[in-house]
Amino acid sequence: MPITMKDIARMAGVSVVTVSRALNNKPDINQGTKDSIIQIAKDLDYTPHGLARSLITRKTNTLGIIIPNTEDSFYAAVVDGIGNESREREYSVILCSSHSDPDEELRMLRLLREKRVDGMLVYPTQEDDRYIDVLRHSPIPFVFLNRHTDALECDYVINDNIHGAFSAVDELIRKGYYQIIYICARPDASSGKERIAGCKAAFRKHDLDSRNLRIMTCEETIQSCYDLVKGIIKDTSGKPDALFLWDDRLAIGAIKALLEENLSIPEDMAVVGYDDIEISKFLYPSLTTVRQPTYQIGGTATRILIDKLESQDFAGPQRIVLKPELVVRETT
Amino acid sequence: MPITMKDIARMAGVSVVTVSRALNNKPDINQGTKDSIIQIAKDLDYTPHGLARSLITRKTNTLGIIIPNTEDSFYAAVVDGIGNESREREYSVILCSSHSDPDEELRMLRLLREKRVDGMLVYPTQEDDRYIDVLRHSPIPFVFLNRHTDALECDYVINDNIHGAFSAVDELIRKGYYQIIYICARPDASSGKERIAGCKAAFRKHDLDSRNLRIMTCEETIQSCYDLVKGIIKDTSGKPDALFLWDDRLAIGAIKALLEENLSIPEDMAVVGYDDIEISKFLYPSLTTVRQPTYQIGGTATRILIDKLESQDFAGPQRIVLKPELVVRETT
DNA sequence: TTCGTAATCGATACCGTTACCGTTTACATA
DNA sequence: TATGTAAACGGTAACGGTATCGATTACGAA
Repeated sequence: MPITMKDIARMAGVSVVTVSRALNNKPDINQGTKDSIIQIAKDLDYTPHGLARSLITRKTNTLGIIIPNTEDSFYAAVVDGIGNESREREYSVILCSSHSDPDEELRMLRLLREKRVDGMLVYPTQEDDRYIDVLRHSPIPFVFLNRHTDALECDYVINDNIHGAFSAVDELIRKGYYQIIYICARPDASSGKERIAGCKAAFRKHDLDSRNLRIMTCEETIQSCYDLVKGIIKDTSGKPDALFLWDDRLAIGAIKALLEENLSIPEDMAVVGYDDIEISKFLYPSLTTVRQPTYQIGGTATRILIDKLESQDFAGPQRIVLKPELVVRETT
Repeated sequence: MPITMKDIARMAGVSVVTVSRALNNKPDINQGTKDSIIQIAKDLDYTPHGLARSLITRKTNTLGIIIPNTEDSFYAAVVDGIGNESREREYSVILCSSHSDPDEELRMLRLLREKRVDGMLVYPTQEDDRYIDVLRHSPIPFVFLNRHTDALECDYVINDNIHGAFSAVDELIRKGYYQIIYICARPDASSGKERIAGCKAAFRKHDLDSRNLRIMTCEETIQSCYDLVKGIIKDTSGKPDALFLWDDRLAIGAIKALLEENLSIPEDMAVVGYDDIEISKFLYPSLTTVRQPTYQIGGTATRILIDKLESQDFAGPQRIVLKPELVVRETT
């Protein structure tokens, strides 16, 4: 039985309405009674009841996040960006991991609706459109993270995968690497397709035969990339001189495989990663990589969402494309 | 204006009470009316109003997490453990990062109380006891993560820092490294003190002069550790033959510094980390490290908390100590 | 004196749900 | 026939706040 406004009201000899006015800086209240009410509330260590308040104001000051997982440091950075921005704007955050499971995503969605979050930040696992339909029919505003959708009037913040991959391969070609393998973890996802397109665009720019670009697929684990690269080294057909990896984690696996086989980097083989996670700079050799504005993706998406929530006039859908930046280090 | 039970009731020609019974599998309802009500609810795409429900049931099915930050992959693993366990038990999670700021911690605490979370998982930044006082006087059950406190009746899940550090140094000594430097990031925190104690215990066990153990301090950034190790290498006084690092991130910085100075690992210098983050296995050379059951810390703490919430009879405080495990790889 | 107005406060309804208890009906039992 | 009992449902009051509007008071102006 925690302290309620009723208790305070009784002690102060006023009505709950007056207490509410005092505690929320509302007008129509005498400064004196206000002070004493605030004092009493402090003495009793009163804590406002968020649920009761939200029920009537129809505002929870809470956002929901749905992301594929929470273990990957890439997503952790996104969440960090979201967390910081929303904290500044006085919103809380309910975190939901879908574990890359579409059904789970739908469940989380329902959950967030039940919890009456004011808005949602959604990083979809899949490209499935029925999922988008559900979102659109939901009354809760949302912003997509790294999910490109022109089909409808919805906001998103993405990074320019095409440009990112392009700048990586362009760098390789300009340094004289022509036999390039792109090791892609999600070739069927939109981000995968875009990056592959970016690779090809770089070849076109330099008038090179794009048959020199090989696309290979591996799982999103370091081990699987390590194994794949081992195989590539053993394989004598074709002689790649550069590897462009899906992300920095996989690049670490690739580097280990190369070094173990006594190949020198970047002389025998150049390596380029994607993301620029913290440790990439401190690898030996340090990793050339495409820096994704991961933190900003979370931050700006949150800003857009809250702006939308708090402004009456709805401007058209916000579609923000953040440019990744190539960071050249020792592996090229 | 979303659909409410009232709407359903009107359509079904029954009272809201009956609707509530139908939708919540309560007794005292005819199967036929129940079916039709459920059908109507489905047709209208009814979403229960969590706030209203929680207000009367006094249960939000939500937990609050307070951790120092969300960017570090170490904490991400903890959060992952919490998220998975709570999802299985049908609890949501409100994530709060304190940014290692005590005042912020207090604010988050108030926030979670306002939101009426059922319980909290707290990973305190500081050792400050006034903070613990606030927690104890709060009506909300909580479990500490990696925070040791015998002073009061509270639950916690920690890992055995003493044993972890001991096993690392013990390994070094047994392999013939006697001039060991422990680079500690948080020497004043309880975890720091415990690890230092663990180091010393290993020296005692082998009857070695603990003056051969040097404790050095650096910030919790890779860069600062890298700089520190560079300094150590240049410094000719004392000739360490092994480094034991605060965590794997710092170990990566140390390794880079060593390799750049053409020292070979582990011949010239052995290196041991702490945590066993995913990439440690894929470094070249791969890192010997103390594997912390990070994920389990989050998971078991959540289990304890929910068990406590859902059981009437309160068993005494749960205090769980998880043993870290030394993983020997190529840097020793 | 009368009236308007600003300042201050309270009564009441409501937000959407569940808890609690009472009511009705049907039917078996004494 | 009278009574007991179980099944099925509804009425009402919460839960803890805020919105809305109306009431009271004091005071200066007409």
